[in-house]
Amino acid sequence: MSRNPLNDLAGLGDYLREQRQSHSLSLRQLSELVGISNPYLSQLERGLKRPSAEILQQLAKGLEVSAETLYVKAGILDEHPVRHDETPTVRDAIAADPDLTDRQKATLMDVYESFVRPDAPP
Amino acid sequence: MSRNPLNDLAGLGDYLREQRQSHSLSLRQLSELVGISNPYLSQLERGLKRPSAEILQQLAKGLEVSAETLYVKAGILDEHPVRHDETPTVRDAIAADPDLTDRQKATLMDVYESFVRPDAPP
DNA sequence: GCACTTTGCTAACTAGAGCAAGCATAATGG
DNA sequence: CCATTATGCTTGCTCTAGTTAGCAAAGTGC
Repeated sequence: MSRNPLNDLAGLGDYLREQRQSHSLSLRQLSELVGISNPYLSQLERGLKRPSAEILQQLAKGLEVSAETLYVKAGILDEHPVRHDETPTVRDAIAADPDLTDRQKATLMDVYESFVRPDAPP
Repeated sequence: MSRNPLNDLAGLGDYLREQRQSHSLSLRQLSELVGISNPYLSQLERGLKRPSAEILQQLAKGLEVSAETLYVKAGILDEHPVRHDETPTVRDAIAADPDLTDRQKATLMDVYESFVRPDAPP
């Protein structure tokens, strides 16, 4: 499902090892700090395994780097540093609004859709 | 962190289904759009499975929401006060939407106001 | 020399993500 | 009527993320 798993994994692994060593931590120290097993961390650093989002999050904390950095290194997030140019969509705002019931959200969304996609069925 | 996976999963699932339906997509349509199987998407929406980072990323793209939103819903990322810049209010989002005419904006805003302030005069 | 620790790594296993195939229901239309 | 299609869901399966137990090599100190 991933485009180039090996490339991304190698890049992430190298970065992880680099960061760990520059913090003067052993595999076991970091693994315990992060809450994963040391063999698994070893495998991550050598690009043999693909960490989940949770693990990446923990690693980011342990290494004091931003989670986004690791996501990019892992090839999960694209390079876009800040992405909100994507459109601060009306859809998002409606969905996120705590003052609306689900039905109201759906209704409002329908109205919006009918405006944006005039070719849609009525 | 993920002490209560079921809660988080349920929240993510509800959000996913809500978003999919407000886009008028069937399970199969979205699953194909996103590149996953439809039974799996069904299971995600019912909170039975925990999607990987890659899948979350694909879902975010398909549903046109930010990946961060899904990470938060999945309980992977914390609310992230750091770059929480601004809460995209519905009013702001409507006003900023380039696909809406001024009349449409006004109409949509009226509907929204009527929902939020039900005591307001008609 | 020998015990002890610390290093990274391998091996074997378990749990669960994600899949293909197929099912039941409701809607459309011939 | 029945045939077809689209809907969401269930059933089994494969594969891999992540584990525990243990290994060999490279320090330390007695």
